[in-house]
Amino acid sequence: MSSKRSRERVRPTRDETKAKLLDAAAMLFADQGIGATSIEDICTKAGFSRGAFYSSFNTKDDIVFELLDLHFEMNQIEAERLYSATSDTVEYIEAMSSPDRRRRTLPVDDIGMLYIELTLYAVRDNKNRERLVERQRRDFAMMRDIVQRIMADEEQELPADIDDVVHLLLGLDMGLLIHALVDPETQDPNRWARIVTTLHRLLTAAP
Amino acid sequence: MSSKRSRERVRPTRDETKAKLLDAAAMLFADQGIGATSIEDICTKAGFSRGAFYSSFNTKDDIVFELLDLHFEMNQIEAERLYSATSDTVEYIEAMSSPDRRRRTLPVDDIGMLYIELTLYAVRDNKNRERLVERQRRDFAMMRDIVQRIMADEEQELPADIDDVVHLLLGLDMGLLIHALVDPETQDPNRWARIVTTLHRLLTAAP
DNA sequence: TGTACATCAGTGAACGCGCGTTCACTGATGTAC
DNA sequence: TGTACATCAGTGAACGCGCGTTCACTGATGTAC
Repeated sequence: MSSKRSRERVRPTRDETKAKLLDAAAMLFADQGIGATSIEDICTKAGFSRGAFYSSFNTKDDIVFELLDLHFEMNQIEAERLYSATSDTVEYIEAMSSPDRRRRTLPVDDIGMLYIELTLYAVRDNKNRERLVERQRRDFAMMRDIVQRIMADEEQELPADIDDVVHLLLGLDMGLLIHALVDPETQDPNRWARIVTTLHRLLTAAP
Repeated sequence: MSSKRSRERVRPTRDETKAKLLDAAAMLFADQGIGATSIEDICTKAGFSRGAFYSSFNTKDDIVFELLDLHFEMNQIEAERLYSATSDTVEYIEAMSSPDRRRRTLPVDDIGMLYIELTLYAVRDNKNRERLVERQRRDFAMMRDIVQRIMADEEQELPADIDDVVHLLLGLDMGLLIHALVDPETQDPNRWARIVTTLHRLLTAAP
C-alpha cells in the first residue's frame, strides 16, 4: 500500500520469515530437543528451504540464543504486566497460576521443556552463560521486589530471610515445572496456586 | 588368586570395563551434555578403544538408560540409608543437606546437570519414559512416608495437604538444583537446609 | 500506473566433516590335561 | 605349576549417513523515470 510500490507483495517480508523460523524452532526444540532438531526440520516446519535459514541466522547457535533472548524478553514483559495489573496477593497468585500465562510468551505447549533446553544449551556456552546468569538474577530481583511489596501492603514482617523466600518461590516454580514435564498425569494444575497460598498463609500468620 | 588360574590378570574384567565406561559417560554427559558427547569421547576418557564400547553396550541409547537406572538405584539406596540412619527431623535435614550426599551416588561434580540431561533424554523416549515416571512416583511416595513419619513422631498435624507438602519439598529441591546450575556463585550451600528448617518450623507451629 | 533495471531474499544442489556402528583381527584369559 | 588350544574382550580401520554450512542461481521487490 506504500506509494512507492506498484505491485502487491507475494513473498513474506524478511521479518516475517525470521519470526516463522523462530516459532518453528521453539516448537521443535521443546518437542524433540535442540540437538535432535536439524535446520532442515526447522525450515520444513516454517515452510522454507535451508538457504532461507542462513539468510536470517549465521549458525544454529544463533537461533538458539535469539530464542533465549526472546523468551526472557517476553517473560519480563509478562511479569511486569502481572506485577502492575494486580493489586492484592490473592489476585496476583491467581493471575500467576493462570493456565495460559506461560503460553503468552512463546507459542509452545510445553514452555518448561523449551526453557530447560535453552538453559542447558546456554549454560555450556561460555559466551552466553553470563547473559543467562544476569537474566536469572534479574528474575530473582523482580520476585524480591514483589515479595517486599506484598509484605509492605499487608503490613507484615517476613518471619524468614527474604532471599530464602525468593529462592523458595522461584525454586518451587522451576521444580514443579520439571516434575510436571516428567509426569504430566500426576500434575494438578492448581497445585502451584494452592501451595503458594498456603505458604502465604503460613508466612503471614507466623508468631 | 583362583585355583583355576595360572597367570596373573593383566586386563580389567568385563565388569570393570563397563563400570569405567559408565563413570566416564556420567562425567562427560554432565559436563558437555549427552548430544555433544561422542562414544569416542567416552572411550578415550575411560582408556579404551571404540570397539570396547560395543562389547558392553549395544547403542549409545543403551549407556544413557543404564546410567539413568544406576542413578535412580543409587539414589534410592542413599535415601533409604538416610531414612533409617536418622532419628529426628533436625538430624535428618542436616544429613540431607550434607554437601557430599549427592556425590555418594555417582562420581560427578554436578549431579544436577547429569540428572537433567538424563531426564530430558528419557522423557523423549517412549520406551523409557514410563520407567522414568514410575521412578519419580516412587521418589514422591518415599518422601510422603518420611513426612508422615516426621509428623507422627512429633505428634503434629500437617496444616496443609500432604501431597502438596511433598511436591513443595521435592519441587524446591529440584528447582534449587537448577538455579544453582545456572548461577553457582549466588548459591548458598546452606540454603536448602535453612529453607526446609523454616518450612518445618512454620508447618509445626501453625494454628 | 507502467516499464526497466538493480538488489537481494530465498532456492536447492553439493560439500565435507563427525559420529554411530560394523567387522576382521589379535592377544589375554579360561579350561583341560 | 606348565602347556596347548578355544574363547572372547578389546582393537582400530573402514563405512555410510545425516547434518551444518556454502554457493551459484532465480525471480520477487525496491527505485527511478
